[in-house]
Amino acid sequence: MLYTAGREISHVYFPVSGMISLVVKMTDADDVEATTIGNEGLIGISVILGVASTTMEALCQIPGRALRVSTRVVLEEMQRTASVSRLLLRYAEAMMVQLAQHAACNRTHSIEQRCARWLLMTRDRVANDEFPLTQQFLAQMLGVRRATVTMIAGALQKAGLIGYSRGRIRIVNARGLEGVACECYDVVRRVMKTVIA
Amino acid sequence: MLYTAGREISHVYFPVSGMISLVVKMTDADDVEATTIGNEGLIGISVILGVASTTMEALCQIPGRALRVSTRVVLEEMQRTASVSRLLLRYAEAMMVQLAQHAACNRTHSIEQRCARWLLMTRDRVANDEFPLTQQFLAQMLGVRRATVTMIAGALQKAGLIGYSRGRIRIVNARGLEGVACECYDVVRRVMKTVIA
DNA sequence: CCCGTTATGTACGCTGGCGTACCGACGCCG
DNA sequence: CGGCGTCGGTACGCCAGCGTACATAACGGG
Repeated sequence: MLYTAGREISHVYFPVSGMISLVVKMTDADDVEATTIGNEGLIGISVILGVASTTMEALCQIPGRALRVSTRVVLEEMQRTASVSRLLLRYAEAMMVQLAQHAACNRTHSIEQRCARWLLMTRDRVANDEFPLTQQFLAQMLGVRRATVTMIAGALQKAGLIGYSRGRIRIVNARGLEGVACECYDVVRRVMKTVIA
Repeated sequence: MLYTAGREISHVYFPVSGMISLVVKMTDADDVEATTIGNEGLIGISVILGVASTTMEALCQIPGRALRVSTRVVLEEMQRTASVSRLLLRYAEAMMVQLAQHAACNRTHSIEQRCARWLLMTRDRVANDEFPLTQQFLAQMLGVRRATVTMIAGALQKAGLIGYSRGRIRIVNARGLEGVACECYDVVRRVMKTVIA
């Protein structure tokens, strides 16, 4: 766990590999993943926007490495270099679009679609077709029952799109998986590209 | 309609009264409301973050007045006055939290909870216990069937929490409604207060 | 005052996903 | 090699909310 909800942020993290989730804590329900971040982004966007604490939790989901920069240094660098500041703010914008899309996605798309999307995004984040992931875990990320994940994963495997066994998953046919996933995958990817290109 | 998805943003709007929705356009489903904005906020946050166009639609839902400032002037003012810049960026942070909470809310809370929340938020936005709103309309905002809204509204009315007739709704017992609403109402309100206070 | 229009109420069958529970299979470690 | 913990598969009953359709009620213009 990198950030606990409500705590001060002392460092900003720039993931190099692995994947981190931003999680919204709920008191009246299970926690929900708001978005995931990989080597394309950073953890601690609040700092960039001038707020020193976070309301969300940041959890490392797939182990990896990250650059860890102190809040003070980040802010100083933003002051000093306009292009840095500009880029970080544009990333904040991309993040907002991503969150909004996620909200819409949660409202309208089936679990199968969202599951496929999650797998594709994670693949991009870790830049690898194979990564450690149990169904139990994926269920938590999607906010659904493990049993539901089992059924969907079984279907995807039967269709030859993915393979998995005992906590390791492998994307076999990414193209096919895109067909199953909702449009949100594409939308978010495109925004990321255009906004922080 | 203030903004169309993908278009350039020429002006930023600061609502004084009324309410505006940010809407995510979906090609494979109905559009979904990502959040609402009233006199506490502004439309065109992308501009503040240095991106000239928007991916979302901004729709005026409850008529009202707003201050309309050209993009150029906003950017110049941010350059000139650090405190303005600081405030606007903090508002962007609040917005992000709100969007994330909305995503989580869509995933976990019942329609009745979200409906109550929406009514309370709208009441705050328009600063009035009564406002124009048909069930058809509310259904679209929540992304559900009108029939479902009818049932819920009927229950809330029977419980003496709201009153309505032919397109006008009135919040009778806000406290009681808070009891029905999910925690997201409080969470978002508190964040708004602390972040942009 | 009547009629069309808009807003609300109600019904019926359906299904995606839930909660729970139990079982088999694999793999690691003693 | 045997036992236990982790992981995945399957079943059953349940219900919130959906799609659709039709019925009533208020309002507003001619």
